[in-house]
Amino acid sequence: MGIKERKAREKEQLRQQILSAARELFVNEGYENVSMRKIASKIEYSPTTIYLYFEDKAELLDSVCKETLLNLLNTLEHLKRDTTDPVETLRKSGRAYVEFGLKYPQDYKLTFVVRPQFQKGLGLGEGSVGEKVFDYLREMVSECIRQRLLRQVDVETTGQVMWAAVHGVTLLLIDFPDFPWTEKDKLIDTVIHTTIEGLKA
Amino acid sequence: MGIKERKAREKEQLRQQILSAARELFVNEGYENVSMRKIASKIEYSPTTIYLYFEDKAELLDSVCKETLLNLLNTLEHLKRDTTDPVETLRKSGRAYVEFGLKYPQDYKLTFVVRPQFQKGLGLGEGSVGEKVFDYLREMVSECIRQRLLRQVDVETTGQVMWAAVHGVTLLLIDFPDFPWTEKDKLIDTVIHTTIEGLKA
DNA sequence: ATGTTATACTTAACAGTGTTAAGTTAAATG
DNA sequence: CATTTAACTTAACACTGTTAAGTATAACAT
Repeated sequence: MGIKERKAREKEQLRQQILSAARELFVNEGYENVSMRKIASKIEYSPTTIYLYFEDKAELLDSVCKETLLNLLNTLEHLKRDTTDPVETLRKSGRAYVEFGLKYPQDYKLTFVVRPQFQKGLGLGEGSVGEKVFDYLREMVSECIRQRLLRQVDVETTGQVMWAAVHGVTLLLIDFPDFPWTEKDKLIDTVIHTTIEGLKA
Repeated sequence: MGIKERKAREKEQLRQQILSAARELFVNEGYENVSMRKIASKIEYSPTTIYLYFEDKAELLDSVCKETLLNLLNTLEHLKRDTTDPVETLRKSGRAYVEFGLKYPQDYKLTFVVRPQFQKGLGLGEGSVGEKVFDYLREMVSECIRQRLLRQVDVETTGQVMWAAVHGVTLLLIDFPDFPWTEKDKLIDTVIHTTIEGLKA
């Protein structure tokens, strides 16, 4: 039954081709400026072929974002954890999160801003990759609280506060590049430092 | 010379009509789902008439956002300031900022998320209303630092940290309504409280 | 080897988009 | 009363996402 497998492999290959063409275009030209025809022509297929692999443009966006979240999760999980100081690990994670957002600003916006706009639905639903990212954050925070290095507030709230801080600074830096920000690294560090100090107090 | 004035008044009236029709549609159906034809039909003019009043769809969005920023600024400036405790005033301002965002979530997103996407340009440029909002924040922060109620970090950075926090929590709550957030008011208060405590430490 | 079926893809079309150029109508001006 | 000017509309262009119908080729059963 090698033929069916080859066919499946070829299908998957084209799916990936579509996906990476879409990502490249979305990132470089913005989701709304990319047409199905543009994606199609990039991979040298007819526009309707895409619909054999993806329900519609929104699902295409969805798949691109899922990849981005996987990348983010992967980045975070490969951080060298400071086993003796979970607060330091938390700090590093926050830093890595923001850096990820700034390294791929368009992907970040696509995932955390554009997608919710078009996919009224979840994106962070149960079992989703998005949820796993927050699971990671929860773990970091949890360890800090367990070791009594942070205020004894519930883990959920603490994690959410942390997330709000990094998400906020990331988006501000991406969306208003012309604003007279404090030197970028200093701002990021101060945001994270301030939040962690606040969570200790 | 009453005729010219009447004409000018009428023109301004139609401009406002277009603007409020656009706002209503943008807010209810999302910027990208609103066509010039839809706006036009709502005010019972031909689509091209809009172009006599606004350069293009983006400028229409721009004008809507400017109004939103004016509303936000107005809300903030009408807060009763606690003259004896500037930190309390800062806290209240943060709270009011988030509440504004959640009261008009679509307007907030339009202004702070959608607009930067379509108007690559500034939006927070010199003399803009957006800048005035940050000026307000700077003032609040400045007074706290002056009275040595916050850490002696430079005013700019401190303000930006505060902004990142409120912006972050506002957007998260708007964009991921299905996420199992901590009770909303508690989360908002904790974000603001944490940030301010962190800025003291 | 031949006829049939399923797969993968394309063509053509629909109803809609933002925007522009040209045309119309009515009011203000000389 | 003629002419200019302002406000608005009609018609069109080149595009959009998406669907229905059609085609060609590869896989399968006989």
